[in-house]
Amino acid sequence: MFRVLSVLRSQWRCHVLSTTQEVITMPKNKKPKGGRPARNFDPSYAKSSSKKPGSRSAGHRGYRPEETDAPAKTRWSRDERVAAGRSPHRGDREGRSYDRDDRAPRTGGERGGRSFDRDDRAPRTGGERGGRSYDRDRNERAPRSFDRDDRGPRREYGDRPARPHYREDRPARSYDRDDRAPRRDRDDRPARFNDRDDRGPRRDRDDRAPRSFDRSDRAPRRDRDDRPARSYDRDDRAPRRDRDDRPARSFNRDDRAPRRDFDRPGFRDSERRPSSFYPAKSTTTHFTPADDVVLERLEAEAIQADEVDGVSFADLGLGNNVVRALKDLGAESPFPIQAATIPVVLEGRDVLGRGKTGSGKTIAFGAPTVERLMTLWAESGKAGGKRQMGRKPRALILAPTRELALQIDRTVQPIAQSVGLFTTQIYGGVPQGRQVGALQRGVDIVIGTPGRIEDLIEQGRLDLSEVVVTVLDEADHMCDLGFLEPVQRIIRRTSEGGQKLLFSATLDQGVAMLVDEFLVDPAVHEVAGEDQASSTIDHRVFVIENRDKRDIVAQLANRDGKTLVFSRTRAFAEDLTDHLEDYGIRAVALHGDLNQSRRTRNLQQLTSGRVNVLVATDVAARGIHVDDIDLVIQADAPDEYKTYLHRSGRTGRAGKQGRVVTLIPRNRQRRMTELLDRAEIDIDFVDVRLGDDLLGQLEGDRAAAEVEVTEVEAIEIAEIDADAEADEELAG
DNA sequence: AAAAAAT
Repeated sequence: MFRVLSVLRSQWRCHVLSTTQEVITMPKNKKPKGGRPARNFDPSYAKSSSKKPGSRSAGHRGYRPEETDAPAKTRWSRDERVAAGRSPHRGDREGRSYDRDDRAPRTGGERGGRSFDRDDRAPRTGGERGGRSYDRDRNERAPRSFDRDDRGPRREYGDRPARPHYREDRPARSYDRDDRAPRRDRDDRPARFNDRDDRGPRRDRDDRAPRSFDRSDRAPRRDRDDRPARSYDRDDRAPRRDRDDRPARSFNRDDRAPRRDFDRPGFRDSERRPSSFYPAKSTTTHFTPADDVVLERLEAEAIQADEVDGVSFADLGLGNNVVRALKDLGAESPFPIQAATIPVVLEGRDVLGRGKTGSGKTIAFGAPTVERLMTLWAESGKAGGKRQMGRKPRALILAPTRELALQIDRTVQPIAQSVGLFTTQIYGGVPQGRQVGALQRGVDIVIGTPGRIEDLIEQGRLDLSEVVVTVLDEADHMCDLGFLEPVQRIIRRTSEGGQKLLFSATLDQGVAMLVDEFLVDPAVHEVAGEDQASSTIDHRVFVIENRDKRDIVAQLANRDGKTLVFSRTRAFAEDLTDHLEDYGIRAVALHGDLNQSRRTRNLQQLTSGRVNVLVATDVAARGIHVDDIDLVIQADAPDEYKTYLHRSGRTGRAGKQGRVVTLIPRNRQRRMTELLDRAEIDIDFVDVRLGDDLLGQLEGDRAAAEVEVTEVEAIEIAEIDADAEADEELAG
């Protein structure tokens, strides 16, 4: 191959140096390889220690006697499973019974603290909800629904019942310490009885008169009517006791009494006395803009785009079946990143791959993974062919979001199928039954998100011990806080020495933790010359008044062509969606507060073109591919340059044109400049007011119009363009 | 702040 070794001085610009063996230089993790993982992070510890919850010593608060007659674990019937798994919406499940007699009998009679033992629980009865007790709060609350058709009519403010005046019948509270009744001595009190058996029998609930919600039905309130009407006249009030004794408050800063320590010049935080009253301040690192530095570049072997001219997938070492499957997927010949990584993966080496958004990374790891499994199979002498019950997965692909996992499966599944391998998706938010069923039937490639995968591992339903190829898509993101540890735990469950592939458009030293623990002499590959100058994306930044934001988004999104709007929070995504709908713009939302079916459906509505606008949180920032998104609006600017690149990368995919508009308030200009610097995007900001001709600001609207035009229209457009060009020449 | 688990 004609690869040129280069050191990346920048993410996108490659400086060609020499042709020595590539090296990866990363800080060495002190932890010895294969060493026992930290106790807190290893779920196996929890299992291995005490199996039974609760204390074994009688008299202890959590005492729980050994239960020999615990009922056998009852599996949910199919209907129950469906009812529970369909969605968190209450409407979907059977009504909860509040009838106490309806409940399953308690085992053992004595309560001994909550049981976490799965086999220990009472069987579920008809109408009862089977959730764990700590689900209470969540489930008793009316489920939050973002289903737009689902919502009740908006209540007008005037409709609200008046707020009761709670405080009125109480005597004024005194804060005077001497005023209080003397404290009864603790020893005067009879000992408190916590023994449940000692109590009188509980009155049966049914003895009680049914609760009435009829307001006229209620016993009269005691002292309401005795009270004089409340006066809101300020002069009318009794004088406040000690307020007036105080000297008037001064807001003059120099007037203040000196604060004890804190005002002293040179006072340092470390001098503060430790207080046991307040819980310790969280020591977890919070994100600050200063953290968003461009991490040290990974040295990488860069493939030149023109090197792949005339190279076919077969040339790279893929078998006929796989090549045919790729062709069916529309991949006729390899993209540069594919040409770079496929042969190396087939060699069995660990690989770090960086290819810009929309450059075909899924096939870059998916196709060789499938081929590699077949090779290893052949080498081990085990024939493939028939699906064997309980065949353990040999490849694992991890993604940060469910939608991305689904999307990867849509690409990898047909490739796998072409050689008789099976894939399955393992992700949360959906009933696990089908996923478990697939695993039981035998699966070769597992594609999913960390949470459910770990869950199934702990349940003993997923065994990764034979996984010899592990892929991390969006690998740098998988190393972010909150993702890294589950990911590490999962990889530790895979076969030791298995091949590891890490891919991302923004692959940087952030993956050092994983590389250090799991990868051996990885090959690092990227595509040369993938800088923003060569990009097909046009970037704009509009400086706006924050209060105009929603209207400006609406104005921008009010067009033909698919638009993806990013919001920082789920709530604002909903808010924006509402606002767009008010404008008559069909829009749907995508964020983590929606149930999975809604998420899938809403994304599908954009893909199919049923709606033109999707308002999403960063759940849609990475990896999601929707054809022909030609405008990305960042209603909230991102904090990280990598987020900027990934969000932008939802448009301008596979060589198509795209545009990104970022809205920022005036006071964010400096931060935005720094962010764009790191992303190596060089653009000027435009001041924009509501009502301006925004689309006029977006010159070059033609790219958007080229989607789905008939031949006749295309000719017309070409003529118009020719005219415009002629005009320009005349003008210039 | 968001994402990722709740049979």
